[in-house]
Formats: sequence, C-alpha cells, structure tokens
Amino acid sequence: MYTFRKDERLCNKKIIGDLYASDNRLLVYPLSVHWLITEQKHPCRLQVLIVAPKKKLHHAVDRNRTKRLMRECYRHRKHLMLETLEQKNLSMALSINYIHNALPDYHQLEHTFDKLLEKIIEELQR
RNA sequence: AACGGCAACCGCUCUAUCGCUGGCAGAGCAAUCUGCGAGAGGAAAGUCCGGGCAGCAAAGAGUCGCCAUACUUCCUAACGGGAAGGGACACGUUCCUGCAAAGGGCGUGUUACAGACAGUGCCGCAGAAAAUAUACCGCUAUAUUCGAGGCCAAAAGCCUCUUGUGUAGUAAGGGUGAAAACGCGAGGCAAGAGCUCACGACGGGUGCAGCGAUGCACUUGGUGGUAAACCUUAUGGGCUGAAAGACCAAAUAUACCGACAGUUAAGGGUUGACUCGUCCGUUGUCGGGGGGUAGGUUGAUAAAGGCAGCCGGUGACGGUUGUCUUAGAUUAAUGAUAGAGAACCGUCUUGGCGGUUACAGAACCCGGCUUAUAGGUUGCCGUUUCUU
RNA sequence: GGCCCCGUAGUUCAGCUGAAUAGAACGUCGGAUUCCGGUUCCGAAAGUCGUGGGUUUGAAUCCCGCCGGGGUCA
Repeated sequence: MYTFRKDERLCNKKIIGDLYASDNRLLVYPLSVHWLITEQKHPCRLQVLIVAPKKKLHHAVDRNRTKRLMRECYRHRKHLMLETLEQKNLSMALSINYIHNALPDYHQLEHTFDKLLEKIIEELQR
C-alpha cells in the first residue's frame, strides 16, 4: 500500500513535455504541481515526477534530502488519490516541484501535502 | 596540566515501524511473493594535472606554429605530484673570529629557482643623463678677447689673476629617482676615467672534490633592471571523450558504407598551417544501412586493491610472506518517523534542563594537487605553571 | 559528465598591449532660473576595481588559488 516502485515514476519524455505544456497548475507554497489526465496505457494509474531545482538548492546533499522527504510524504498519501482515480476510471501524471530555497521540515511538508491532495481531488471530482 | 605548532587517524551509536536498489536461495507459467545478506566519502567537491580504457579512411614522416614544464639526483605506470640534496632569502643563536661594525658555523622557516655579452622592446614623474651616454652645470687644456696687477724709466714683450667666446678633453661631483653606468681605497693624469693595482660582487675558462646541482683554487672578461615583456635553450604533447565505443530488438526509405566490374582527371580528406606520402573519387549491379522515435544488454566495478609482519633504503618507495573482498544507480537507490544512548557546550546546581553533533552525496576507473570540515584520539616539538 | 565566458560608483558600461588623478551616461544631493513643479544651466558626493597571494620600483591591467554569476554540448 505504501510502496513506491519504478512503475510509479514518470520517465516518458513525451508525457513530461505535455505535462509542462498544459495549464493544469496548482500552488501550495512551497510546492508547485502540474497535473495531466493521460490515456490508460500504463499498468499504473498514477505516475509522478519529483523535482528539487538546482537554482533553488545549490548543494546536491540538500536536493537529495528534499526529494527523499517529498517522496516519503507522497508514499504515505497517494492512496487517497488512487481511490478517486479508480472511481472515475482515469489515469494521471503529476509533477511536484519544490520552489523554496531552504531545506523543508518533514511535519510542515506533511501538512502541505494534505492540503495539496485535497485540492487535486477537488479538481478530479469536476 | 594548560596553550600553540606539525604529522597520522576517526569523524556519532542502538532499537522499533514503514520504504528504495542490486546479489544469493526458495515458491510461482508469469506478474510477483518469502527468507538471508549488502548498499556514499576523506574529501565522493573543484575539474587543476597525470594515466588506464575507447574511437578516428594514415591514427604516417618532416618543417613551422601553438601549448605546457624549467636548480640537481632519485621515486613512480605516469605527472606540473612526492623524497633527499644544492643555491638564494628571512629569523634565531649559552658557538667561533673581532674593540666594534660585521663575517663564519649551527638550527628553523620560505622559495614558479634555466638564460639579460644571442637579439628586440620597455624603464611614467623627477633628473644633466634611464642605456650607442650626440655633455646642461662643473673641471682641464688651448686659441682669442675685456680689464687689473707685476717685471721695466717707457714702449714692445713676458708672467699672474680675471670677463666673455670658440675648439678639444673629461662620466670624479651635481638637491632627482625603485634603479645612475660593478663597489670601495690607492696610484696615475692637464683634469679625469678599470686607465693601472689590491680587496670584494658577478659572468666565462681550466684544475680538484661530488652521480649531479654546486663548492674550493687559479686565471680571464669588464657587467643597470625587466623573460608571471617578446624571446633563446632543453624536454614533452596527434585529436576527441563513457553523451567514447560494442551488441540485440523494434522501426523506416535513399544521406551513407562495403564488395565486384568499367572510368583515371578536376577535386576532396589526412583534426593549427605547409610539403612528401597515403586514402577517397564517377557510373552500374549486389549486399548492408542513415536521420527521427522509444528500449534493453555490455562498457561497469578484483584493482598500478586494502590490512598486518619481515627485509632493503637517509627518505619518497621497493621486495617478500600471510590475510581480506569492499556500492553499482541510470528521471538516477543508499531513506523517513519515533524512542533511547554517547560526546561536547551553556545554565542553575551537583543531575537535571536547554542546545549542538561538522564539511558534504558515487555516476567508467585509478594516482596526485587544491579547497571545505563541529568534535575527538595518538605521536613528536616548543612555551608557561605546579609537584617530586 | 565535459567545455567556455564574465565580475569596475546606486544602475549600465569604458579603461585591461602595466605608470601613480580609475572615466562617461543615467540616477542621487546642493545651488540658480520659476508664484510652485518640470525642463534647462552650474557644482558636488559616491569605488577594499569579487576575494587571497605572487611577479614588478609600481597591478583594475600580468601569473596562481578560491568565491559568485552566466552560457554551451544529447
């Protein structure tokens, strides 16, 4: 239930390009999310791209830790989105960008993720 | 014991829960599941050097250019790295010489440390002059000239001093400057000058010592600085870089490649330029296949490996014996949360409370260099204090 | 994983083949003109030349090491 495997990561360059070309953007500081409804080719309904930009976090250590924390939060909460997707029979691609220039705190990040998922599920219901 | 310096080493630990990437074993047609075990560094960083490895129609040769290095010997696979030694400079000195100034010896530290008679350039301002001394002042000789004095009774003439001018000699002196024509003393001279001589600095030659840098002695030359200015000398360098390259599967229609046959001259490539050499060329047939799209396997992890002992060496390091196996991702793993402990700091107070636990994250692999780094351990050296 | 370039007043740039006062425009400040403001004119201030060393008599300039910023290669 709380797994996070290779299948769930977004690797297709074409989909990534479409994702950033679309206008579906949500902002819950310090996170920025692009999302896109995709065709159901892939066995996994929900694919995600986790980004920590070099412009904001200059050291590789900081980028690694930020990505790990974000991944951990996502791993614990993605089932909420999956339920909605299965109800609607949809498939989705996500990119979660970190846009602050300091290291995050885990508990604050959890709180941010809760709010973020609420918003995404609202969008999906429409 | 405290503080400081240098060198070497370590650089948080444990438990629970939930996860990630490989390996081995088992189950399953398969997806996958279960179990066991592994999973960032001393700098993984900067990309400043050197190599391995790989490719390039020749990746050949020569000349020129370009780049790098620059005391000597050694170590090393190699290096622009390291070790030992030499020179220079700085500091210290319970040592030696000396009245002193100073010199020598010893110790510590620093050092991008080849060549400035192979040539060219540059040296602002100031200063006479900044490098072929085209001589401004001064000094000297000589010619001439204004004037004064002396010799003489007077004239002529001669001598001394003096004013101006011309010619010649002269770098000893001239407030400058970072630097002034090797320094300094004596001789010499009309005045002067390495013109000559002694001593000293520097360059060349010869002899001796040393593998050599170099040192010492003798002799000779006659010298501004600057080569992180051009340059000269010596040595080295083909270019590119894992996004290299090899293989497999999918996919498609005319860039290209290979073989064979015919054609033989314009031209093109050869990795900065030229020359020689060499390769290619245009048509037809056959075979393979570009670009674009999206994958997998390999390259790619046992090595110039680590640790310990012994031997050789002043040392870097080498030899030998034993032992160990130690990451391999690829939109990119090595983690998160909670609790406990350890170390250090602060505070009140004698065990609580609060805080801190650095720098930093592999991407083909090695050897160095440089830079960042809380705290701790060990060794050596120096200073101060206390005790015996 | 490689390679290249740039850091100079508050801002945008010169100066970079060494020479002592580091210059220009805009902006800022003060004064004049105006009833007031703008325009215009006059004047002034403002610089560790990114940083630490070295070469040189002398460094923004030459050499080396760091720091920061930007670009480029599938």
